[in-house]
Amino acid sequence: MVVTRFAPSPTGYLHIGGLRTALFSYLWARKHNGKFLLRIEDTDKARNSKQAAEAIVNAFHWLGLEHDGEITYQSKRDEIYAKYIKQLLDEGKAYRCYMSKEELSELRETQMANKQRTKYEGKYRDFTGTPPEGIEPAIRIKAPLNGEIIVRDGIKGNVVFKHEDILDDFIIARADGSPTYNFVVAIDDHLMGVTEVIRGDDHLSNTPKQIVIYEALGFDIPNFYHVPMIHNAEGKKLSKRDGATDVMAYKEMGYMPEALLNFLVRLGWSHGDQEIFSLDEMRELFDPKNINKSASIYNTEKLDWLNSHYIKNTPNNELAKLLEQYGLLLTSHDKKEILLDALKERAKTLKEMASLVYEVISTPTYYDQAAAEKALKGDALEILNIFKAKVSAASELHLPSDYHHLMQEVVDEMKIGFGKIGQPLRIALLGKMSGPGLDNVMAIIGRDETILRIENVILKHS
RNA sequence: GGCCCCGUCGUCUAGCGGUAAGGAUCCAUGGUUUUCAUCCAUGUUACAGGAGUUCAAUUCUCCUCGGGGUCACCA
Repeated sequence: MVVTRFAPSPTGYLHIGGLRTALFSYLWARKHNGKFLLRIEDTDKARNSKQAAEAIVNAFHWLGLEHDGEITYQSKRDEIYAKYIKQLLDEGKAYRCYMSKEELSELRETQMANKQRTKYEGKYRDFTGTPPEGIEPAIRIKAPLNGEIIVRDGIKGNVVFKHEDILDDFIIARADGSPTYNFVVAIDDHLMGVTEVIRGDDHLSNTPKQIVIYEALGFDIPNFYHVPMIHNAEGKKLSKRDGATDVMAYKEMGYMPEALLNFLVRLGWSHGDQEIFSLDEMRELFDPKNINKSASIYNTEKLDWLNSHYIKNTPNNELAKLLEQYGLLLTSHDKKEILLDALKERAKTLKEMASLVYEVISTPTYYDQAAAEKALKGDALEILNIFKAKVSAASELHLPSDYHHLMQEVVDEMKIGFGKIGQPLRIALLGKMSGPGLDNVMAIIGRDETILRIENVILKHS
């Protein structure tokens, strides 16, 4: 059984980079009918883990990703970690170190000054004497002194670390007894039955340490996949400073979950030339072996394109529901279909679409000065008057084609081009020169509102 | 600085010894549209550099350069 996990430290919300590794983990588990677990790494007690977990689950829910089983909180697993620390101590695989923080940082500084690598020299590794008074010891793992550790990574290949280069007897439990990151990760991944560790490649250099723990405890080593970072435009690791990294901010900005997931799955991963992936297709086709080795730069141009693609392909009743978050209650609007059909081709985001809807359904209060002057020149007002009369007199006015026929009649009778009526009418109806087809607009707002808007512009400009 | 990872159009990527280096996005131009957008068509732009190996390197090896990550009693 394939078991993956997403193990964020609680920073308060789910960000884009985290979401992508979560997505990869989720897809790989689902593809194999395995499990996708969620673990909150909240060993830092100062932070509020409750909120963070909620934010993450909310975001997952919005996106349609569901984790399996209960959420694991590291903060609630102290006894478990304590048990393994005791075991390692008893087996002589770990030991108490009485060096104080001050001593340690002093050592580090001298090493840095001498351009040596910073390293704990194992002062208490084989200590048997009487421990110094008044110092609570930290617990260190007895790491192997020489040889090498090979991280067999599904993306990077085999990465070799020499013990002498990177390893020392690192601390697995602090003086206050609380366990440290690299220790608990190894314990939890093992205990949770995680078989595939998919995470950011900033963790690659942690992996040998975790392997040391695995080996000390006799655990099976999982498969690792270290996915490259997402960088900002400056080429640096994406961080909170880089604007919209909160996943839920994308909901407010009017992005659809399908678009965001599609965008993220294609960032660093590909399947030939395919660009559009439904969640089902992702589940079927995703394979971490096709993840790129290099970091990718976060650039939302493609997200916009995907978003407009998904907006165009979303049924109107669903769009109407999605637009409710912008205060638009369209579900029972009688011209909903015409309205949404006319606007879904023109919006990059739902938010933008909402404002386009408002532009159509609201009587204009502002007229683009330059455009109005140009469009209302000559006999434009007279043409509008004639058209208005036809609208008032028409017996049956419902569909865009009904209005189109009236426009056509004016054009034919007055022997003018379509633009002669189109331009002034556009100003009257929308107050500016751009926008959806006029026949659609009139069908949506109806006869009375059409007449009102024409009268308004005539009043204002005669 | 030590260690590790990475390097194909601006961006996301395909490529897996022999290709006119493909797609997408962006941008530009043209067509469609009474306008704008959509849509369609066309176009500009890339193998970081240098040595090898080979009949043949974007592809394999090494070096250089460039970028990134990581080195805590943080996670």
